[in-house]
Amino acid sequence: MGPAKKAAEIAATADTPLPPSVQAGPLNHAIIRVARLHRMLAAQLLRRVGLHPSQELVMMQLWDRGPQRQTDLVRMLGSDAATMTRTIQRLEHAGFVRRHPCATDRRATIIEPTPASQALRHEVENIWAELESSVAGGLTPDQQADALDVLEQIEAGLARATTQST
Amino acid sequence: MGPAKKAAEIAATADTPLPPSVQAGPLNHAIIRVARLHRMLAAQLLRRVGLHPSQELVMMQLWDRGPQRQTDLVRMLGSDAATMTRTIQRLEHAGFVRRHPCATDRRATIIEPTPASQALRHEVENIWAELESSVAGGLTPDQQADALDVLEQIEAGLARATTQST
DNA sequence: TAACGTTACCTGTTCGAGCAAGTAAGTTGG
DNA sequence: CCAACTTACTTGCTCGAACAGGTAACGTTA
Repeated sequence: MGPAKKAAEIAATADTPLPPSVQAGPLNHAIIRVARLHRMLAAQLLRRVGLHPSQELVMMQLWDRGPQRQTDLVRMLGSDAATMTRTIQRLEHAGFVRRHPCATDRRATIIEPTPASQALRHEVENIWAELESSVAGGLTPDQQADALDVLEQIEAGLARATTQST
Repeated sequence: MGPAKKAAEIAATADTPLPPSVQAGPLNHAIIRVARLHRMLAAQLLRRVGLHPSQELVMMQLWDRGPQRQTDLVRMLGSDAATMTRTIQRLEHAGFVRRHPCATDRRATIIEPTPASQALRHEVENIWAELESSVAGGLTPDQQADALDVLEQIEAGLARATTQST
């Protein structure tokens, strides 16, 4: 009952008297707390199937789109090439993924979900659905649409800022 | 121009045809993307003052509330004791923090912001404000209030789920 | 006082994430 | 054809995050 207790504490700290810096960036803090809780819950659920957060994104990508080059995975998931290398190595070692050289481009490696990984697929989809309902659970469909809209606008603002400060 | 290019790619992938699994959890994906962009932008801004993401939270806590025991920092930031130990070690090594034993409880360590760290304070506050405006920039005050409300409801849902599955 | 459980902190280890630097294989221009 | 990019991937490093395990200092109770 480690994580559960911790989450309760996080929630509890939300209504302590707000000091200046905390008060200054309410959306920043909200984003950070949501991100942490979301990741924590995902980790908790994924551990039951032997995956670490982010590995499930790679697997879902492979299940959805089939065998791909490593670069494609990096581009689709917006992640780092170095990180992807090691994540793939671990997934390969765990038996969920297989690698073979690309025939037409000898620099590239094709990543392929193993038949064994198909057993995970439904479990991961269930976990994903459980996560989604934890997020959206207390919201009406209208509110869910609002939430998605809000998140997309925030994303757009962040993407703009990241692009500008080049 | 590494991070900037990457962010643009992430934004670009948002409107590719949606495969089943991705389509299944729209809020999950939105949260993950927002969290990543937010963290990435924070890291980018914080690097200019020599801090890593999360270290600024510790420093702000210290600036706001003054010297505290390590446990207090852990509790307030909802983080892990082990993580806090090493973060403090790095902040100490960087000269932003000082540690001395607690007089009344010899197990505890009091963490104190150094005078040198005060030079950082305004810069960190500026960074925090810049982050907040990147998040809220394109939103009207009404929309910002909506966004905060949405995030808090999502947080509540996640906290509930994390607590339940003990 | 002595035993027991709790608290505060530290260390080891495994992850993802990101930067830097390096290699090998493609591609392009002279 | 060959030199100069560019791309695909790998490795080394430093971070935060989380779990497990360990030690020393409390607190309580028998």
